[in-house]
Amino acid sequence: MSAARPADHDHTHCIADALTRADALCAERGARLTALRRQVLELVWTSHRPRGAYAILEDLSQREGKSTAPLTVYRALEFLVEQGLVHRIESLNAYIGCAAPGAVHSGQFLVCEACGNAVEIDDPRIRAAIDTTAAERGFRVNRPTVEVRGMCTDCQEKSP
Amino acid sequence: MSAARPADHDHTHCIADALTRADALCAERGARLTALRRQVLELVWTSHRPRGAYAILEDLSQREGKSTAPLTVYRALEFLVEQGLVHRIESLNAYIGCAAPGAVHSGQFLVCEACGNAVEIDDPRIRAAIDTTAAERGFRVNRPTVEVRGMCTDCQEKSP
DNA sequence: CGGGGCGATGTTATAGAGTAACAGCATGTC
DNA sequence: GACATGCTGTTACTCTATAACATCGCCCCG
Repeated sequence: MSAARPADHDHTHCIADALTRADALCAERGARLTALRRQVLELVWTSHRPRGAYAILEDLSQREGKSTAPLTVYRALEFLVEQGLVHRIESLNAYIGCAAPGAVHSGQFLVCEACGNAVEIDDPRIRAAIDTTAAERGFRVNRPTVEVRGMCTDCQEKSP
Repeated sequence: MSAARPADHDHTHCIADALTRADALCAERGARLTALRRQVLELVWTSHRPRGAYAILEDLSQREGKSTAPLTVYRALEFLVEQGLVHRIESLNAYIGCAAPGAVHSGQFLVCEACGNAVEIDDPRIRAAIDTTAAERGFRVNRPTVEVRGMCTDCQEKSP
């Protein structure tokens, strides 16, 4: 997967793809992907590393040539998360573009502590195990969060 | 489990147990559970709801009769987390007492969005599923975090 | 075409979460 | 008793996030 090999891929494709899919999805749903929201989405996609809201805020301010308020970014992020275009990485207080918007989101991530990249996965076995144990305890699952900290393949090769 | 039935149990037992186990574990390890750290642990155990560092800070200041600095609490929490006596709930930026200190910690929680209680679980199937999918992708697992938002049994009964 | 309503954005202020750098104290060890 | 180490205190600061309220713009309906 390209996201796991940041050095090997043309990231402009990732960004363009994400924007195209977002346009299509929002049009389909009648959701308003405004210029501001679209720009924030683009800035979230700057890399495959989760980005903090204030990093996005800085970029946005620079682009606009005027200082923007945090709320502006947070509201855009809220919209994007609701639409499933962006995920929040809880353990980092940061945001990352969704790899497969429109599909079911289980919210599972492999977060490399060395390079900072986060790869979204959707492993049905993890989800099944969560559902099973929750059912056994009478707990109704709403939003399962799985964030696995560790080291990705590339970084393991680099550091023995 | 008592944690899932907060109304039914004498919580002073939970607190006393937690402190006793902490004393024993730290003595065994040669770790210094100072008066301050012990007090912070007690305040984390105020309930079965994850507590924010600043809530603990307020309580501590009140007890001491003087205002305490955030760092004081954070340092104590850091120690307690290292010793496995307290867990951090990433999705809430909050801390909760460990239900089974001394045992292996996989860091799995069922968090009720209605009452705020968080129950720690340690389901080997979830852990196995995570290990399997990580291995398949060549990802080395360091710290898996599983936080399932949803509704506990009690709250489901109360709200139809 | 005009008004009404609603959702999006702007503004200001504030709360909550966490860390850096440095000073001082206590506790055990030799 | 002197030292070393680790715990605690102090001050200041950064980052993350939200509240409350004003305004703008667009679409719909009459």
